[in-house]
Amino acid sequence: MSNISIYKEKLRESGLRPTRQRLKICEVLFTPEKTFHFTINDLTKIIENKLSEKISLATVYNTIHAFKKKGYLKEISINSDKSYFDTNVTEHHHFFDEDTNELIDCSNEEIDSVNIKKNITGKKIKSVEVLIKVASDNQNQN
Amino acid sequence: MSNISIYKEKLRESGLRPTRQRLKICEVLFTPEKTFHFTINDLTKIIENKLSEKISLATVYNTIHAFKKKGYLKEISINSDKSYFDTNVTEHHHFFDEDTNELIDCSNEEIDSVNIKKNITGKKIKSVEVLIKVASDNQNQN
DNA sequence: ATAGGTGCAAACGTTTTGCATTAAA
DNA sequence: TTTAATGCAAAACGTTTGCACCTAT
Repeated sequence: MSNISIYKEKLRESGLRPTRQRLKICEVLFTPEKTFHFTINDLTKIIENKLSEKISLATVYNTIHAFKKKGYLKEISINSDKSYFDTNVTEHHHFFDEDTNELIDCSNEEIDSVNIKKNITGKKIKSVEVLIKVASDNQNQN
Repeated sequence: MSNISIYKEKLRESGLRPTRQRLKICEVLFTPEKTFHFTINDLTKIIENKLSEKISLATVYNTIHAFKKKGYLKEISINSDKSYFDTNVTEHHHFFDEDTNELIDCSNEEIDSVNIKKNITGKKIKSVEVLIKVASDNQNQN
C-alpha cells in the first residue's frame, strides 16, 4: 500500500496526473513480484473482481496507452484479435502457446541475440521481437 | 491467363473446389512475379478495382483462411488492428515500417537464424517469427 | 442429387471517439 | 480557475456467423 506515494511521484515525473484510477492501475500492474502479460480485458476484470473497483473502459485504454508511451509497458506483436501487453519492459522474447493463448517469457539466456545484417535507409530500429509459436505435439494441424 | 488450369488443379488436389471466386483470388495472389504482403482490405480493393469483380467479404475471409490452412499463405504477427498475410511461405522474417505500416521482407542472408535453447514440455515449435520495427530517424517517439 | 461454397446482413469483440462532468494543478 | 482526466454511450473497425441460395461434382 505504501507504494502509492512512489507511483504518485513517478506519474508526476512523467507529466501524468496521479489520479485515483491511474494509481489503481499502477497497483495492479507494478506491485506484483513478477512481471506479467495481460490484455485490456484481463486488466479490467482484475480491477473489477480483485479490487471491486469500476474504471471506465476509455480510461483504462487511455492509461495503458499513456504508460506504453512512457515506456512503462511493452506491447507484444501477435496476430490475435486483441492486444497483449507486458509489464516486463526489458529486452526479451516470447513463446505463444496456441492451445491456451498464453504468453511465456523467453529470457535472454534462452535465446541468442538476433543479428541483423540489413538496415533500411533513413529508418532506425525501434525494436526486435522474436515470437515462437508452440502447440501440442499431437495437435491436428490440418 | 493460362495459369487458371494450374490453379484449378492445385485447388482440387487440396480438396478445395475451384470456384470462380477462388480462381480470381489465386490470380491476384499467385500470378505476380514477386511475393507480397496484404491485408484482407488490400485484397478486396485489388479485386474490386483492378479486376472490377465483386466477391463477398465472407468469401474472401473463407478463402484466405482456407489457403492459410493449406500452407499457401502465411499470417504475420504484428500488433495491428488488422491481420497481414504473406504470399511468401518460405521461412523468413520482416521489418515493419511504423511510419507507413508497410512490411518489408528480411531474407535469411540478412538475419542470422535464431537459436532457441528452451523448449516447453509437451509443446512443439510451430513457427519462429522475428519482427523488426523501424521508424524515421527523426521521429518524435513520445 | 448433394456436399460444399457464396453472399448478404446481422452480430460480435476490441478499440476509439465525442462530449459533458469531474478532479488535479 | 484552467487544464487534464474520467465516464458514458455511441460509433468505428475488422472479423465471424447464420442462413438461404447457388454451383461444382
